[in-house]
Amino acid sequence: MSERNKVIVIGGPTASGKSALALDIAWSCNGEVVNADSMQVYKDIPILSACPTSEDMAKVPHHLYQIYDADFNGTVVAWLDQAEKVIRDCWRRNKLPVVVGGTGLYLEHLMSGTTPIPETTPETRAELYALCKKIGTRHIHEKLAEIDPQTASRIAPGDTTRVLRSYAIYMQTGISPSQWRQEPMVKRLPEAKFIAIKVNPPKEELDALCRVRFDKMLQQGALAEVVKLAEKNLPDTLPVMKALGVPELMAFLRQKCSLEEAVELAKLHTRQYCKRQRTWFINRFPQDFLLNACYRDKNFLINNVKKIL
RNA sequence: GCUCGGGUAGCUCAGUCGGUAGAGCAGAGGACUGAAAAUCCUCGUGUCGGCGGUUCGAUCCCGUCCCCGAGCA
Repeated sequence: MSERNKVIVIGGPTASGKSALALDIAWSCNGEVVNADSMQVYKDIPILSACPTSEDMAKVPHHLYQIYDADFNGTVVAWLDQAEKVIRDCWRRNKLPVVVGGTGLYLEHLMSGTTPIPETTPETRAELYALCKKIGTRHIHEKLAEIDPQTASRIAPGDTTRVLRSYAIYMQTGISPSQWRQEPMVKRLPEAKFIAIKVNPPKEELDALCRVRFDKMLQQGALAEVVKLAEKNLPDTLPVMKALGVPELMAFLRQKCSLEEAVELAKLHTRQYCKRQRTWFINRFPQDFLLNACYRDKNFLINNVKKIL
């Protein structure tokens, strides 16, 4: 425990009990919890994003929860900047950082590093988005194929997010993405020893939990959260506006559908999201420990994880 | 009871000037390098409501029956 380079990383789909596991590990191992969830970073939607309760947060220090306003456009790099600081600070104070979250991309960047590509400016992006709106993603993909056939062949022509990102890199730097990727990855914490815990419950169990979970959120005041958010009149392109349950409940507030319909849709989208996460974590997340069920009791922790800490 | 619409994939519907049919959604799996709770890819045989008739051939035309909706009584 005296080594100041360990990081526990917990990955798994929504509703799998990751947060509880993180809390229990931090509690019993002199640790602190660090959020790696792209939605729990926002202040405005603690209920809908399933942030830990204030009671849980009081038991052990929790970092990077509810740190951004709704109009902030979070990115992996913005998160990495914060995560690096928090983890180093934990080490300095001899605390074990326990990073937990459902955003696989964030965890992957933390552990494997990031290609050192300069940030694209808002101007570049705005210009590109305008062009995309005019000529369509597929035409941008064609332009990408001209300057970087290798990258273009790996990206589906309709994949707006990746096509635009790739082309923006070229617009900004004059260098193709595939050339950039030849640069070695830069790790924020090169000295870190990551211990990865994968929580992977069966699909049927998760599907049922997704339904129950959203009902609980409503009881806790999810709708009021969205009402407040609606008052801010933010563009629906912002990440918070796309959080599960926000567009659905927003549609209800705008009288586009009944509450029942909104709730059913939100539950459906949660299940679909959960499936995407499972695919990610099963296929690309490392596992020093695997829990093939929802985290419920501390035996898993005591019998496995604590032994190596 | 009469008139008019409809009955086609789990759901909503398109279509076939007659050659046994296809979209969206759902479902299943997958991808994922700075928007990731995002974005995207692959997978489609169903007595085309039942029964008859016309036809080389009917889901499509005709008859009849059943079911749903609207209107008139």
